[in-house]
Amino acid sequence: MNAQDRKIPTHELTYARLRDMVLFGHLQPGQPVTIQGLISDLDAGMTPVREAIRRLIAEGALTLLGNRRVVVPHLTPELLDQVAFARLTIEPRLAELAAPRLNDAIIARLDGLDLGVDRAIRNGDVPGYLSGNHRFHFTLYDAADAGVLLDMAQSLWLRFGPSLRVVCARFGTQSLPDRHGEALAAMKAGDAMALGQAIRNDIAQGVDQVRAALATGEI
Amino acid sequence: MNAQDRKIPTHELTYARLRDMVLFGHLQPGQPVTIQGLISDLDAGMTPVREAIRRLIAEGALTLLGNRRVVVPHLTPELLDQVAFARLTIEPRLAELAAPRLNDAIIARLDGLDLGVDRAIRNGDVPGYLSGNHRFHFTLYDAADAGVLLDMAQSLWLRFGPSLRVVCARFGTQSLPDRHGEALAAMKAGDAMALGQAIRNDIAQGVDQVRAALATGEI
DNA sequence: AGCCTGACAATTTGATCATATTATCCCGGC
DNA sequence: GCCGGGATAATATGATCAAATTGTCAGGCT
Repeated sequence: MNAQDRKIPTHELTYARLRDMVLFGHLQPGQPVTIQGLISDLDAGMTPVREAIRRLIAEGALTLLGNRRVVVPHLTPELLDQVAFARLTIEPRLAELAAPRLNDAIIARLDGLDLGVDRAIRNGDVPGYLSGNHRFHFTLYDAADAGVLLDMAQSLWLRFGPSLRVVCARFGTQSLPDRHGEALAAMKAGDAMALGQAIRNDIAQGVDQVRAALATGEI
Repeated sequence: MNAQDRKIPTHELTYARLRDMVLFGHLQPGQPVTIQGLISDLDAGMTPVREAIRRLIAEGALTLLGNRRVVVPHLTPELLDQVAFARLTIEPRLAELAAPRLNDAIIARLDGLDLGVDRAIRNGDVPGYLSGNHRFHFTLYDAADAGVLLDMAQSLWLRFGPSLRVVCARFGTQSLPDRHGEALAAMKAGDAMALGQAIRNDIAQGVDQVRAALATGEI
């Protein structure tokens, strides 16, 4: 309650916490999000909560129903197709832009993150997998220094996250995408195109998992 | 102050007005946006204004500086490249998705909008061109019924709008993109691929205008 | 008699505002 | 050129009002 709380405003903190709740599946698709509930859960005031909700609505993480109720949206097959198309366009491009800017320190960090993801997969640690996987991708994307594309990627992950979580919870972590090995090899070789392709494969695999679950009505 | 004002909440209205101000260049890049200023300009309360600003920040239309100042962002060449890449991916796809869903009524409406755009270009009517052009594109994109991609397109236009306005104001409307004729022909022929290509050409032309202006330091 | 339907009341939740608090900026003085 | 005080604007809270959902009850139908 001193140095850091003075610098980071409450609404940023509230936003970050609520965003992570959506991203890592602490809120399930279809679940209503009430202002009053968040006020007590996150114990923040009304204004910060309202602003966090508005931001997340704008980013597609939450949906405002006609009745001014807010829910975590369900991913339909049509929406999934759109998210998949956009992710397959934006994220490989981010990886390609990042490639020439990578240095040993960043690659080492990515190596470490990948180890954590592997461990989480082996142990069936769903939250660990989700956060590790997210950090791996966005540590890479951050290096691209491409704000517009980064924002778009964040928004797409917010739409994708809750459903991926449901898939994880139902089918375990065994069959989850982990093409990070390919990606790391491409980084170390300095091969931007191969890196882009590895990311494309990783995304396609994750999308296929969710699509399969959607098709069988599991979500 | 009666039927409609009861249905549409103030913060939605405030958001819509502020968004249009950004989109159609009533606010110039670099211009600061203050809460207090908007409270008197749009004469709304504080909460609606705050929420509108947060939404637009999340959409990339406004930028929050570290000092909690809000400004309309400048478009750098790097950002323009990212916007161009994303627009050239997302919008042709929207057009292709819309193509099979178009009917005579929609095409007629687009025809009418295109006439308005042509008239605005001839008359050097910059606001008319900007709003007509926007309505032409988004009337088409709306038909795709693809919420995710539509949101992304909106966000990209918000990043692009202010700079396009500056270009218009400096170089007039004569050299502005209008490949709508091509697009309309493709619609009437039911040729989705040709429609996508027409949109791609239109976007590329607009981007080139802005890129040229940026390169000469005009913005 | 039991059950469904419709309306009404009560509670919950969202929207808006007025106000207090806090951080930032600007200007004058050292 | 640096430092402090006042003005300004943003942040955050709580109160108040409006809307919506939920639960309840009465009346009519089977």
